[in-house]
Amino acid sequence: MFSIGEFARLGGVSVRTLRHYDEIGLLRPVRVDAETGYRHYSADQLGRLNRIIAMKELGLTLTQVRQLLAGISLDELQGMLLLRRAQLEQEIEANQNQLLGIEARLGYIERETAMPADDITMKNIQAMGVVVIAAPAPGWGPVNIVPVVNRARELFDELAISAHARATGPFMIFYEHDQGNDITVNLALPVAEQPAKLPAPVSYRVLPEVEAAVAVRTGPAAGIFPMVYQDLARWAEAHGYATTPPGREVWVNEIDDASQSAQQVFEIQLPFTRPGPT
Amino acid sequence: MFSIGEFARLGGVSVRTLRHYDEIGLLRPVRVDAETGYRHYSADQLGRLNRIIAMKELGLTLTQVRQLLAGISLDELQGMLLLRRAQLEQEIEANQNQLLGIEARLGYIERETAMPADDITMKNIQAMGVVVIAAPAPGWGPVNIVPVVNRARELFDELAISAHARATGPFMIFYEHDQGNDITVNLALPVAEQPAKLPAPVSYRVLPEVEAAVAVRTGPAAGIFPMVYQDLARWAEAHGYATTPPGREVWVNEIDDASQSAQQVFEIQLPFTRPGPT
DNA sequence: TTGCTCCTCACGTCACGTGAGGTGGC
DNA sequence: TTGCTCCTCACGTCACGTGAGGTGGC
Repeated sequence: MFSIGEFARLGGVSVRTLRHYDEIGLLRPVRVDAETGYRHYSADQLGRLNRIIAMKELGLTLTQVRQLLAGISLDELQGMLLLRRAQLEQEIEANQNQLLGIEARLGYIERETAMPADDITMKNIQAMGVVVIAAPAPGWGPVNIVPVVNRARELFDELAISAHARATGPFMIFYEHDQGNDITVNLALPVAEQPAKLPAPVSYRVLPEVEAAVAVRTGPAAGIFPMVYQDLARWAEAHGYATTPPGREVWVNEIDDASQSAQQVFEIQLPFTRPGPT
Repeated sequence: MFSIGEFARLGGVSVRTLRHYDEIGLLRPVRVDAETGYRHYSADQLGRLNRIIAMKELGLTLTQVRQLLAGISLDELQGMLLLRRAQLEQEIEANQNQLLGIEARLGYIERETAMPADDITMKNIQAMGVVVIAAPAPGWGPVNIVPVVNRARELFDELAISAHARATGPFMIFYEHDQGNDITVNLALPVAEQPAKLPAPVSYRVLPEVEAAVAVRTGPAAGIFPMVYQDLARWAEAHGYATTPPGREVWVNEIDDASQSAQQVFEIQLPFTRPGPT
């Protein structure tokens, strides 16, 4: 018979731990003095304590350990272990992803480079229906894109599209460029469902669900693009993802006129794919 | 200006999360209606929210994120990231160790083998001073060892060693075998400090700190040894450790006579070393 | 009498999830 | 009037660590 202190030393655990195991019924002392409440453990119980510790070292919860010690079938045990293995594999992967992010940032500091990645996030973007006005642009860069977008916005208002369909999110832009140098700028408004009829040249499309690297930047377009795409691409590269342009640009807020463009907030999304398990 | 629900959707977080960030002062709404308590967020704040999320994805705590956003020096930032990297590396290693344990046990189930490892634990055993009686044994196995140990126990009692030194733990045995077939059995009693004088053939020694695989088994010695050493060795092997015999055997409890040997509890310790980082 | 060990509450941990119970605008 | 969104408590999570405040045997 050992006192709780002796037994704790033998088992290499804290006294508090033994009290906890008593409390939850995982390891009850063989005897508790009715008068003083002192707990007494037998040498024999050290085996059970050791088993508890061994199972905890596998990362099982105390609830699982209790089930195990209660005498479980081999199938149930296997199921429990398989579950834990799956959890562990996920945790390891998540940790390694975090490590990649940390390493990338440490790298920027060592190279004394400005850190472009401090506001870049991974996001799942749900599939969504949008109403779209497409327009050709003469080239990349804000100089070429902004006027086209502005004209599309005016057209949207003139046609009173908002009356035809309930918007479920803010305006966004996405691009398409086929073979050749043609660039198509698409001004899109997410809607709950396909509108019954739409005036030309407005059309309805469904954008697929994507996983994307996301940054939120504030300011006039010329100060943001195309830098932000480089930042997003580098972030994805550091995490081992392959980007799949074109990106999407969401106007988070509506500003009244161009003079306030310094307050314009963009969310820029660059889709990527994860490397296959091959 | 967005309501909390809209802002949560934009940021891809829960409403509760935003309330939490408000509560801890990490992200305060730009405006709170004095009458209704409604929170209002600006588009501009989406940048800060994104930064918070990006830092959380690195596994930083909200306290660390707050410090970061409060504008920290580059050195402090680097320190924070280095700390987190060290943590992550440890976590990954711990998880991979757990995974090894899980895999080993799944292997036993698949091969339909009895599981020898369900009570084996890793332990750091502190260095300790012991008083020792050494005696030669004719060979391995309980048949050879037990009588030698019994005689040593009697000698201990006859010499009244316990009067010379305060014991700090139960009796234990450890072995030595030099070149040749000579086996030395050492019966040892841990003591707080080196006794002033000891009657021959008792000597004082200091056992080094070791890391060991540990099992607790109950029953007569013949039913436990040498099986337990095989189990311990297999456990160490599965975890990638190299064992460094000889082991130590601790008599956890004192039994009165041989007839109760079925209640004898042994803790068997097999030291090992971890593979170097080479 | 001073230490040492034991006891029972009970709060704190970390970042929210999840009701309970109630209010205000379409 | 019914939904929907918003609000404020406040408990629960997991396995203990850490006091606070008190008792009993050497």
